[in-house]
Amino acid sequence: MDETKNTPTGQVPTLADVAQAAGVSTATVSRCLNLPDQVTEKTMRRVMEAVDRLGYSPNYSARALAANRTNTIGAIIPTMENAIFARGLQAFQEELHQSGCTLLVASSSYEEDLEEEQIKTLTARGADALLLIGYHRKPRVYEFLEKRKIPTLVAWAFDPEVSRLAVGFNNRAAMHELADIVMAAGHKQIGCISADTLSNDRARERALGIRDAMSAAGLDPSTLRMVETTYSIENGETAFHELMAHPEPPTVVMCGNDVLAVGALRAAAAMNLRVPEDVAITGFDDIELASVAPVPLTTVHVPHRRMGQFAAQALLDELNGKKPDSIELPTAIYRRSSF
Amino acid sequence: MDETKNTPTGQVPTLADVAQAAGVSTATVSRCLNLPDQVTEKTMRRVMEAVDRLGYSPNYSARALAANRTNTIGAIIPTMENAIFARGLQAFQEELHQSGCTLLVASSSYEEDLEEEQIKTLTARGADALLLIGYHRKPRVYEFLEKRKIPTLVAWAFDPEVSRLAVGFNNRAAMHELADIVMAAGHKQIGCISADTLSNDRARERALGIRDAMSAAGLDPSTLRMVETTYSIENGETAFHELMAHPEPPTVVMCGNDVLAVGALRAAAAMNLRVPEDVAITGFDDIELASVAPVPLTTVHVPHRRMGQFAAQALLDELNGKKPDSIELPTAIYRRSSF
DNA sequence: TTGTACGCGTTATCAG
DNA sequence: CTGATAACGCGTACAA
Repeated sequence: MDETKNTPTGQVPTLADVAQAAGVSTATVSRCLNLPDQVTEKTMRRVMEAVDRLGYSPNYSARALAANRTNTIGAIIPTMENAIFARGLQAFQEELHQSGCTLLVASSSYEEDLEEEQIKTLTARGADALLLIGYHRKPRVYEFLEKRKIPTLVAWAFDPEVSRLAVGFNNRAAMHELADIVMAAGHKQIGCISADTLSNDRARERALGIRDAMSAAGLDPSTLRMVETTYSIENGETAFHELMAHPEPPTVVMCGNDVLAVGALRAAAAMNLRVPEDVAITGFDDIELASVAPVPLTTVHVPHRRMGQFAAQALLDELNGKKPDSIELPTAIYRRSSF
Repeated sequence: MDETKNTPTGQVPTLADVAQAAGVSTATVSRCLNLPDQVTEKTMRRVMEAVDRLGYSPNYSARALAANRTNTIGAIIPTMENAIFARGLQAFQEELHQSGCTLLVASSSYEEDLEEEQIKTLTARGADALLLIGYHRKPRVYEFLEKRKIPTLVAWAFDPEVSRLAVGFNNRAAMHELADIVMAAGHKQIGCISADTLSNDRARERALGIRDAMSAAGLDPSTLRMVETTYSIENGETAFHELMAHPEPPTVVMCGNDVLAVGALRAAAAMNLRVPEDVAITGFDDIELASVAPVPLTTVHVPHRRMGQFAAQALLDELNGKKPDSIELPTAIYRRSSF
């Protein structure tokens, strides 16, 4: 007989086991764990001793059911394979962990319908709050979230016109700023390789930023030559070839993200084009790839980690009734060699 | 009065609400959702109609409590900022999603104690199974997992000597193979930049692989000059400088991963050393960085995505009582320019 | 095939 | 400060 453990079976100990072992009620044990200062120091000691001895740890499903709170926060991102999301999510998770919250992750693969499904799944799983990327989604999705009263935060984008809680940056303004510099250097034929602008509002805003700058500089924005493609180095290469096949090829190719830009870089090398002498190339995001690339990329630096941290804080505040404000994070142009 | 919805309040509808709306018992509704073929097609229709009408979705906490299964699988990785884990985890999540499982993510920051804490957290949260990276952890952790009967899988490593369920590759053998080729090219002074070998068994095995090869080639493994440092390009640079400061510097620097190797590459460039003429450099993992680097890296390719997929399958099988086998994935040497 | 009723492990209310 | 005890929403024997 093992006298050191009085859980009858080899089962996982429950609150009741601890209560019995400590000679108190389950209510008291629960209080020791959740409201430590409503309990005598003496009973606290007795209870904690029993907790340790039995190796008790609370069943979160039961707790969630009773308290109607899971201490779990969901994040739905396009894909973790994109370093910007991996990095931000890592910071997000670390921050949550400090507050005893756990992260539930789902990915949308940049597909609107899949995102909607994942939102339903994560809320059904009891996520107390949700981190979503960008603003773009069907109204019915927002309605669902509101009806369910799930605190939701939009990250990786910040639109001053929208009142929704967000922690991000102004994609349009950032790209506008970069385009200003590009045009100040005399470029007039501008090409753009972008992610899909239909369902990806960050991509859309970035492209608009270029057009804004063109207009401001007295150029016709409709002369912007755009190729849309999905996220990969190879697709960046293909798009670059397409752009340069034009009789009057662009003198600068502004890419919607660093990965596409690296593809462009590679294609340029294959075509024996010097960068930036023959054609300039710019990126966006400033992931590691940007600085390591054969021709270090001029790009827009985005503070992904801080974004993740702030997003976690905001959501946590919201859950504690603190009414957080949206946060616009600054971006910065990192001028390297590709332009 | 809203006749289309008979949930009394604006609350989230429950099984009971659906049952009432469909004029059946809660048991029947539950069956419709979980055991569809134990129910008449007619009642099924009635019930599903009510489900749709009320917008019902099950409360997973309650379900978990009652069924003692959460359909949630936990993964604890060092960090998502490391592309190898981000990629594998993405594939892992996609695979889980296909089977209706959700992913709970926690990170250990390469810290053994933090990993232990996260294991406790995720099991308390009711993870049905766990994905862990590498074999190295305290015996008490494995004991805990066994006592709790949590199916656990080790990934990113495969040791034929250990019977534990694993989906990974033989780090030691892979590095051995690369070292063989390096030495066949005549290198005798070998340097190594490695991650911490104390608590990181993948790093340890890779270093051992080099030593194995040295012994096999008649070289004294104790002449291997090792520098251990943590994961970052900057640390790779520092370590490279350290290695090359030696009076008889190595002619080849074998790095434990691509990120450190890129750091070495950068340091070499800063020292005006040509790669591979003056000093050869190798990596491990074959992340994007490896092929994009100024001097494309010779490295060991690892099928990270497939590893994630297979890991998910194995864990899912285990949960369904299918007794999966461990899987050793092949790696391949990708010979590029850095050696 | 369907319904009844109990139990899952906690939290929280209300007396004591 | 502490102890009963009723929810919480669902799964599942067992009975019909």
